[in-house]
Amino acid sequence: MAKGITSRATDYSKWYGDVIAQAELADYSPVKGCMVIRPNGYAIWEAMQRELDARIKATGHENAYFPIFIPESFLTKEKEHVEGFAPECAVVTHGGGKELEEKLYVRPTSETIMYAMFSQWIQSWRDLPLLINQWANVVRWEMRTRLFLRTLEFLWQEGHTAHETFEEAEAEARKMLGVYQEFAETVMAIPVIPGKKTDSEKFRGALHTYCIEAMMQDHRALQAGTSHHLGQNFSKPFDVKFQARDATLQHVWQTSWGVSTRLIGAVIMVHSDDHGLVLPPKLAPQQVVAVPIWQSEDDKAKVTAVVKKIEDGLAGRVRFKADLREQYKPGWKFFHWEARGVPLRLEIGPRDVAAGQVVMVRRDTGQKTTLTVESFLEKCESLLAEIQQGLFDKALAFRKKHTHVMDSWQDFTKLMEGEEGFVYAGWCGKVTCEEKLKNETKATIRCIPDDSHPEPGKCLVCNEPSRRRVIYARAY
RNA sequence: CGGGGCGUAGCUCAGCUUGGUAGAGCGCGUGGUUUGGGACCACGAGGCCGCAGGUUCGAAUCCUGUCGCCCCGACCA
Repeated sequence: MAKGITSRATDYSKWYGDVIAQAELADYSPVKGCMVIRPNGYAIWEAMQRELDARIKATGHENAYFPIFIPESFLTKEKEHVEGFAPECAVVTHGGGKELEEKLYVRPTSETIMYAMFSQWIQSWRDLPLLINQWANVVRWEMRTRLFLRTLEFLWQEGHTAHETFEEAEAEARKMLGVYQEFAETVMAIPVIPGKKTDSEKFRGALHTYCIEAMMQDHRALQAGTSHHLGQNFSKPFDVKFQARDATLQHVWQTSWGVSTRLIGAVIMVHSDDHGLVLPPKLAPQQVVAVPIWQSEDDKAKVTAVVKKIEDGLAGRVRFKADLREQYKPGWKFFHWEARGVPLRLEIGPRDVAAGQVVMVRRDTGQKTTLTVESFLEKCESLLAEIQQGLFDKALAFRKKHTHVMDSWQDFTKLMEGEEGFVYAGWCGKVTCEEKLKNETKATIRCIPDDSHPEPGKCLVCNEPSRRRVIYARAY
């Protein structure tokens, strides 16, 4: 068994930390609550950025960069927003050895500083829509942190747009949620449920919030992305106005949306196993690793020649690495690359060279296949695609298996005290029911799912009439 | 901020009860033999025992304080 990795069944939380440590994705930092993203982890983030950035640009958005410091007066302009964020902000009081006249908040998100600029940039309806995205770090002073899932500082992408009408902003918020869903499912191989947050779970300052929710292997929910329709809640205090087609002066309708390095945590918790990290090929820094095996110098020359041939054959198509280090034995390398989640491993020894073959091992299934070098070179990309799809299918089947349709409070509490899972059940719409639910079961309404057809029933908590089922679960 | 645990070599930990000046395994360096699922031998480097006081002839060990970290809860992407 894998050294240094606690099994999921023994201690899920310890397993999560062990996988990160063994794969060298991140380290705890000297600063409490912060993390260091190591090269292996950062390479995953870069792959995500590459894929998502292309999608953001393809939908007409442009990248820009705004300051990390926000004047205190900006943050306090939107009442609900400041109530939501002020308690968890880091504040700079001194600079250049002097106390500042106005405190500077380290951005917890950039709505305020961006919209102060938007108000200067927008004059006419011809300036709309304004479609901006930024890749940045943000800081939120969380009480309890976990690597990738919740740290004081994290990396993310935040899109901010301004539109002429409610309908346009609504369409934008919806569109970007769709982009997130497609990204999560095709790149990260994580099936997600798109839906809408209840008022108590929405972003402070938004009209309403859309989200995608994913199920982890401990059956808990993780919010994988959010998209907010901000209405005119920010354009009014920040005076973001434009002269409309009918010559009247109006406030813009806005959206904001983001995903963060938290998604790396999701990838780990959805796909990995007791041997360590399992990465979807599209995110893997190395998609194929070759481990050569030899005894004699003569073997060594022949084996390395085949490795070179494969390297050349894959160049420009597949991210390939040959592990030619001589201080480690093949067995050690097998475990090493397994813990790092490399999708495909090739074992190439004298026997294989003689037969013109390689031994190929899939990280996701452990399946070993012997095939000719030519055939491997030909099939490599389709195999990676197959693994990508296989991971998604597996995660989807897992989610379905642990998703239940329920009507009884007793059944629900029993499930939450045991194996947990996603539950489709009715909700009357009252906040008091959400609070009672949270206090008694630690579960929350994750979202009002898009796929939930109106279905008259009764509220899981109070038994009063409900018009549709929502998703209940415990969440990260 | 509550509850629980832990700070001794890069990592995992032993030593502490009953004070006598620091150990193991892994890892690391050098040389050699090895190489199809975590190789072996030899030699070697590496620690003011989290920090600060106190008790004592003498403290990793006893006492007081303090700081930090991890896990579980309340808040959150």
